[in-house]
Amino acid sequence: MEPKAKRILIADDEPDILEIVGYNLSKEGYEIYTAKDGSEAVAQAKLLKPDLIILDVMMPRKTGVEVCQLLRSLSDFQDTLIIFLTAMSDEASQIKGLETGADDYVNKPISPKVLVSRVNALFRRLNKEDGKTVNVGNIQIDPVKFIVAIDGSEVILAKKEFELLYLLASRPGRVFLRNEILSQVWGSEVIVGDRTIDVHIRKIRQKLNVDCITTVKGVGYKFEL
Amino acid sequence: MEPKAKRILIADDEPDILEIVGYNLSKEGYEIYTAKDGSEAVAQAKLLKPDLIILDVMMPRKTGVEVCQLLRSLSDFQDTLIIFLTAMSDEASQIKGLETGADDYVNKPISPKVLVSRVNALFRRLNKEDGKTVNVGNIQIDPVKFIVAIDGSEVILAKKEFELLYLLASRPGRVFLRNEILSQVWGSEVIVGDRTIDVHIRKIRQKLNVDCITTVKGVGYKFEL
DNA sequence: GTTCCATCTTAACATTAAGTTTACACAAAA
DNA sequence: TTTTGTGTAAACTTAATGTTAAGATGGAAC
Repeated sequence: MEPKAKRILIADDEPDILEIVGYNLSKEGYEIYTAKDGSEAVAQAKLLKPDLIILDVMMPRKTGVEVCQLLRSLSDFQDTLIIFLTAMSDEASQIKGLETGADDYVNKPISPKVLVSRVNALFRRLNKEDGKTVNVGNIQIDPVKFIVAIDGSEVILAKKEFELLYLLASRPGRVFLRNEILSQVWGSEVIVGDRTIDVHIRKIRQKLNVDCITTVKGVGYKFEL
Repeated sequence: MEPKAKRILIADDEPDILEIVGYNLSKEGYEIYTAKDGSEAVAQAKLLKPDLIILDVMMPRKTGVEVCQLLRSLSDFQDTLIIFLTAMSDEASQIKGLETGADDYVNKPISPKVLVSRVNALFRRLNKEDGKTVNVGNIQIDPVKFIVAIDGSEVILAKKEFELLYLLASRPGRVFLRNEILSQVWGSEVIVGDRTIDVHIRKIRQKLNVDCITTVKGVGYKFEL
């Protein structure tokens, strides 16, 4: 029934926190690993490939944010869940955390109950195969928040534009035929004219203002930085 | 993996039903207990304090309705979830069931899939009520006191308005699809018209008088300052 | 029971944004 | 040069949401 115990890596410089959080999560059946600073967290993460990483924002030798950015730039950690522990309860830092590619954040002081339920919720969401955030270079595409961010600054795309970009960006470098795009984004029954795709591509290019969609004449389009 | 396995008591006089329902729910990670008539159900309930009780309406030695009424009169069972299984699909009996204090009902013949999803939905709804105050920017939402405050000054919202706002604000930035909103706020069984959500959104915007709910056309709404 | 009141829902219509098509420009290949 | 495929702006169409007001419902006060 239990697929296999999920691995959780917890990084915090306060031993008390490691212990209490670790205890509560292992009680839930998770496999717990710990790290006491940012560098150790990165090393452990690479070694263990955990399913979820809980990062304190304020840590010696790399902050949680730095760890997160570093890991997210590696292909192995695109899908790894990341939760920030933060003492800063103000919105600015919360948003910054999530923009960095975290999946959730929990404010200190920590209630073990809250943290556990957030962790469970994240795994539940994952199982539902919710759309995953796509991270390519300095572009981040978050289907949960319906946001595209370039270097942290948001760009607002309409639904079709977003879906189209998400499709292309989900497999960078791969060329998508016009047919494929149509059936994926518009649905196989819908019939639209030839220029419709072009127009949407143009709008994305315009809004992103970054040269990331390449035309492959006679074939289709691909996402590429 | 779940906080702790939820206990479910199933009461039905048909062994087949007990078995198939029990099997499907235990597969979901619930702890299953069974009773084969009304009196046994009451006894088991008092003993086990289950989180959810599934009651067949037609049972020997106390009908499901009687069991429900009896338990609801005890302080220990105010918060226990109760689902009726009923062969009577007519509206009258359904309404009567809910008035008695049941949280949901499922018509026979039972589709295990439907039942499981109803059960999950109920627990989800319950978890939502683990009521933690949401604090975003200058807005404070307290689900226990049922109060919304902006910069300390209270705003009075009606129930649905409150639940809707609470849902959105509990995950700032995340887009909630209309479907999600419906099933979380209205419940998965209820069917309401298309404009209902909009109207409630409008009222919230009006009352809060703060631009914090963003429309994502074709997708849903999100809370954002 | 009747009245009153707030909430919730619906219906009808207005408004806006999104999506599509048109028409033509342009560029590269044949 | 002609052909083919794509880029682009603007006009147009459609779909989604906003808005208002009018029932429906149910509980509380009288």
